[in-house]
Amino acid sequence: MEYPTHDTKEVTIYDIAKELNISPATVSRGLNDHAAVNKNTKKKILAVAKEMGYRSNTFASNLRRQRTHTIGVILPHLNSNFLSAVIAGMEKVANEAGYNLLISQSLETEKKEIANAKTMFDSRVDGLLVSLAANTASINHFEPFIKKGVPIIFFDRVFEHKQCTSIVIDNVKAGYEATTHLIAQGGQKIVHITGNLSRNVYADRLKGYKFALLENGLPYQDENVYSINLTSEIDLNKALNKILNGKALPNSLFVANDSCAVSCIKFFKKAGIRIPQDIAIVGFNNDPLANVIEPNLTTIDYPGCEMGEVAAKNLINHLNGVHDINSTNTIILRSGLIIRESSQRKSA
Amino acid sequence: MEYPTHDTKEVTIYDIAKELNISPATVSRGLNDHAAVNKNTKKKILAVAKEMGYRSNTFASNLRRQRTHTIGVILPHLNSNFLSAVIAGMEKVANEAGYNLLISQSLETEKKEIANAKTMFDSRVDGLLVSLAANTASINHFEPFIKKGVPIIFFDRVFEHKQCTSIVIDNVKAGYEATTHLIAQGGQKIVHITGNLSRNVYADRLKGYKFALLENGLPYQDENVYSINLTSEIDLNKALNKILNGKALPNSLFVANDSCAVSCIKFFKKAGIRIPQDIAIVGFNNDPLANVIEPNLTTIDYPGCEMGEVAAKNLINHLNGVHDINSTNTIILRSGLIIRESSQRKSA
DNA sequence: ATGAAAGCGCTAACAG
DNA sequence: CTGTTAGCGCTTTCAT
Repeated sequence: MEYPTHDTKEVTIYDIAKELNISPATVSRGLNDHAAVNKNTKKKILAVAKEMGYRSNTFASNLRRQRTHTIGVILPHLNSNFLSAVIAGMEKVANEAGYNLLISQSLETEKKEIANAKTMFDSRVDGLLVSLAANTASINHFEPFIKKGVPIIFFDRVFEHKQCTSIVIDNVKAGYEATTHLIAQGGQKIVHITGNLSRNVYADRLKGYKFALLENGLPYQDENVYSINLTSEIDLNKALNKILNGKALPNSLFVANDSCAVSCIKFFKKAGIRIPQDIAIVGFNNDPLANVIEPNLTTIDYPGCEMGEVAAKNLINHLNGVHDINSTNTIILRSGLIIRESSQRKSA
Repeated sequence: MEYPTHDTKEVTIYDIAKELNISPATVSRGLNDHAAVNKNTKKKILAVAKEMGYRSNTFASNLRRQRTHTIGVILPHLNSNFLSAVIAGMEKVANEAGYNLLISQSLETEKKEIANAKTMFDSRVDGLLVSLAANTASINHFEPFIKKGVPIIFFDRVFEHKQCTSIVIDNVKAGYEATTHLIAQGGQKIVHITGNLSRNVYADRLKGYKFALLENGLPYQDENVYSINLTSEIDLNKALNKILNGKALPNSLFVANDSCAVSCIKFFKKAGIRIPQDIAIVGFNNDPLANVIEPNLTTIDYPGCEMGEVAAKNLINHLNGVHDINSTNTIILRSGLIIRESSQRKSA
C-alpha cells in the first residue's frame, strides 16, 4: 500500500444526479453556471452538492478540458522583501480568479531555472510568470512553452521576446535619478556596483547612470563600474577592497541592490570612512534593511506587490482571451527615489 | 475561445504503443519502471517516447491513481529569511521525490489560513505542511484532511495533535538560554516581548524565560511580559513606550523575533538609551538584520532550511508508507545562541 | 432545458 | 513478460 486509504468515498456528480433523479450532464452544467439550466434545478443541485460535501475533481475536469488552472512562477529567490511582495500580489489575484500558483526558485542559476521550467512544462501549467536568474544566458528552455502557445510573462528581470509581455519599472530612469541625486550632493567620482549586465535591470540602471554623468559633464569611465555576482560576499569584498586601495577614493557610490549597499556601508565604516561625508551611497529596492543600517540608506522604491498583481492579472487576462497577446508588450510601473541619510551632504 | 489552441497534438502512450506495435499497458509499465518489463522493450519505449516528445499527462494519471503528487504548504509569510529557507529546503526534497509544492501565505490571519486550507483541500493535495498563523484559534479547518487520511505535518508553529507530526526546535531551551545569558550579563529586570501565547513558539520561549529566572532566584512578574501582535509597529511602539515610561527601566530585553528586536534597538537608541550598557537585548531567529543593526544583535540561530527538508522528507515518507503515522510525533532540531554585541556587558 | 453517450490519457486487475 | 479491459470523474456534442 502506498498511501492510507481514504476514509470516505468521494461524492461525484453521479451521486448528486442520482439523488435528484436528473442526469450527470445537468449537474455538471448546474455546477458550472451554464446558461441553459433551469434556475430552480440549479438551486437544488447546489444545495445537494453542499449537503453531500461534494468537491469537484480537478483532474477529471483538467483531463477533459486540457487546462490546469495552474500558473507557474519561476523566480531567482524567495528571501527578499521585494520578491515575497511580488508573490503576495500574484497570489491574491490568482486566488480570486480560481488559479493556483506553482512556485519555484532558480537560486540565481540557469541550471536550476532550466530544471524548474521542465517541471512546469510537465505539470502543464496554463501560463508562466518568470523573473530570470542572474546568470541565465539563453531562454531556450522557455521555447517549448512558446511553441505550445503557453503564454509567458516576464517581470522585473525580463527578456525581450515578441510573444511575451514584460512588466518592469523604468530602470534607466531610476538609475538616472539615483545618479543625478548623487551628483547634486556633490558627487564627482561616482562608482557603480551592479550585477550581471545581461539582465535588463542592471544594464538599464547602468544606462541611467551614464546618462546622468554625461548630462552633468562628468566623464564616464569603465573602471568605475563593477559588474559582479551580487549574491557573493566574496566578490563584493574583492570589489570593495579594490575601490578602497585604488588611487582616488570615489566620493559617491550607486549600488544596484540594497543588501549589497548595506554591505558596502558596513565595509566602509569599518575602514574608518564616513558615510555620507566621505562617500555618499544610494541603493536600490527599498528593502527593510535600508531603514536599519546606519546611516539609513537612500534607495529606489519599487512596487513589488503591484508588480505581482499586474503580472498575474495580465496573464489571466491572456488565458481568458481578454487581451490579444500582441496588444501589450511592456508594462512599466512607477518607481521613485527615497532620500535618506546615506546620501545627504547638503540640505534641500 | 478561452485559450489559444496548442500548436502540437500531445503524444500519448497510445501513439508510442502504435509506433512499437505493443500495447499501451506495456508502454505505461515501461515508462513507470515497472519490474515486469523486458529490459529491451523498456529501452525502446523510452527511446521512442523521447523521440516523439512524449510527456506524461498528470491529470490522467492522477485521476486514475487518486493522488496528486502535490504537497500543500501553508505558512504565515514568505518575507522572512527563515521561512524562505524553509521553502528552499522543502523544494529541494520535494523535487527530488517528484512532488510539486503548492505554497500559500496566511499573512498571519486565521481567516486567510482557512481559505488556503480550503483551496488545498479542493486541489486534493497528497499531504500538508503547515506553520500556523499568529492568531489561529482552532484547527477545525484541518479536520477534513485528517478525516480523509491526508497527512499533515506542522513545523515551527505547531499544534499538538495525535494524528500529526511536529517539527520544532526546543523553544523552551532556547528561551532559557537567551534568558540565562542575559542574567549572566548582569540582567536583573528582564522584560520579555513576545507574540500570541497560543502559539507554541511563544509559549515555550516564555516558559524557558520563566525557568531561567526561577533558577537564578529572580522573581517572575507578569507585567514584565508583553504579549503583542509582533507584526504591528503600533503595538510594539505602545509596549516600548510603556516600558520607557515605567517606574524602573529594565536592564535587559528578550524579544521573540529579530525584526522586533531590531525595532526595539532603534527605539531605545533614539531615546538616548545605550545598548547594551543600559539595556542588553537578545532576539530570536538569526535574521540577516541581526548583523546590520548596531550594535549587532545577539540571537537564537534556527535551522530553517533543515526544518523544511525534514518536514518534506517526513511527509513524503508517510506518503510512501515508510513510517507508521504514529511512530514519530515530534522531531526536534537543534538551535543555539549566537552572542553578539547587543547583549555583551562583560567579557567572557 | 435536459439526457445519452463518448472520450480525455492513464493504470491496474486479470488473464494468459 | 505482455495484452485485454474497464473505468477514474468530468465535459461536451448531439439529440430530444
